Amino acid sequence: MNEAGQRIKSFIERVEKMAEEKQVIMDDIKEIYAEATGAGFDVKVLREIVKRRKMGKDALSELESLIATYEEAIG
Amino acid sequence: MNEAGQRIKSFIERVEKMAEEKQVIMDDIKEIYAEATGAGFDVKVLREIVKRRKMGKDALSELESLIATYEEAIG
Amino acid sequence: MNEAGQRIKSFIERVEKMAEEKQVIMDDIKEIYAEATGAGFDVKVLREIVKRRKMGKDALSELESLIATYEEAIG
Amino acid sequence: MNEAGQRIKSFIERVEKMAEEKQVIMDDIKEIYAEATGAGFDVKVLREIVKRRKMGKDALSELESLIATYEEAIG
DNA sequence: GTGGGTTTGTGGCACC
DNA sequence: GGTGCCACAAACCCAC
Repeated sequence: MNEAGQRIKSFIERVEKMAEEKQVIMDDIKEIYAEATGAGFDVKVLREIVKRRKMGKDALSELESLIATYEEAIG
Repeated sequence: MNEAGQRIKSFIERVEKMAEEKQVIMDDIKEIYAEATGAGFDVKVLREIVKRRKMGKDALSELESLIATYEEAIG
Repeated sequence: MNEAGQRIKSFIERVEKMAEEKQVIMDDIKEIYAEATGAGFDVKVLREIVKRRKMGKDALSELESLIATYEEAIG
Repeated sequence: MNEAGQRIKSFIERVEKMAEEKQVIMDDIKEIYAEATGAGFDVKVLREIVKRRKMGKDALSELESLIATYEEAIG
C-alpha cells in the first residue's frame, strides 16, 4: 500500500474508533432514560428539560417571545 | 429539594454529562475530517467509505434478522 | 403467478402508491416553509406553533405543568 | 389582524392542511397492512419487500450520486 | 438560501 | 396489558 493509502486508512480507522465510542455513549443515554422510565418518570418531560437547559435561559425566553409574537399576530 | 427531585436531577445531570462527552467525540470526528481535508483528501469520499464499511458490518446482523423474519413468516 | 402472489402484489403496489403521495405532500410542506423563510419568517417558530396547535391547549398546558413540576423539584 | 399576521396564519394553515392529508395517507397505509394481516400475510415481510423495492429504485440515483462523488474525487 | 446528511423524537410492533 | 425495541419521520446543521 502506498503512502496516500496508509494515510487514508489511518483517517478512516480513527473515525471508526470515534464512531464506536459515540455509539456506546448513545446507548448509555438510552439506558439512563430507560432507568428513569422504570423509576416512574416521564422521559418526554426529561428530554424537554434537558433540551431547554441546553438552549440556555436567554435563548429560551427569546424563542418563547417570538412564538408569542406570532401567535398574537395570528389572533 | 425532595427525594424525587434529587432523582430527577441525577438523571438529568447524567444525561447532560453523556451528551457533553458525545459532543466532544463528534467534534473530534469533525477535526479528523478537517485534517484529512488539509492533507488533500476528499471528505465526502472518506465519509462514503466509512459508511460502506459500516454497512458491511451491519449487513451481518441484518442478514440474521432477515433470516429470522422469513423463517417466522414461513413457520 | 398464483392467487396469493397476486394478492401480495396488490397490497404492495397499493402501499407504494400511497407512499409516493405521502412523499409529495412532505415535499409540499418543505416548500411552504421555504416560502415562509423567503418571506422573512422564522421557520423554527412556525414549526413550534404548528406543533403546539396540534397538541391542543389542554395537553400543552399539562405538559408545561409537568415540566414546571420537575423543574421545581430540581430547584 | 395585521398583514404579517395574515401571512403567518396562511402559512400555518397551509401546513396544517398538508399535515392532515399526510395523516390520512399514513392511516390508509396502516389500513392496507391491516387488511393484509387479515388475509393471513405477514406485515413485517411485506414491509421488508416494499423497503427493498424502494432501495432498488433509489439505488439508481444513489449510483449516479456515487459516480459523481468519485469523479469529483478523482478530478 | 438550498440541499444533503446526521441526529433526535415519535410511533408501531413484537414479545412477555 | 404493559414494556422494550426498532424503524420511520421530523428537526437540525453544515457545506455549497
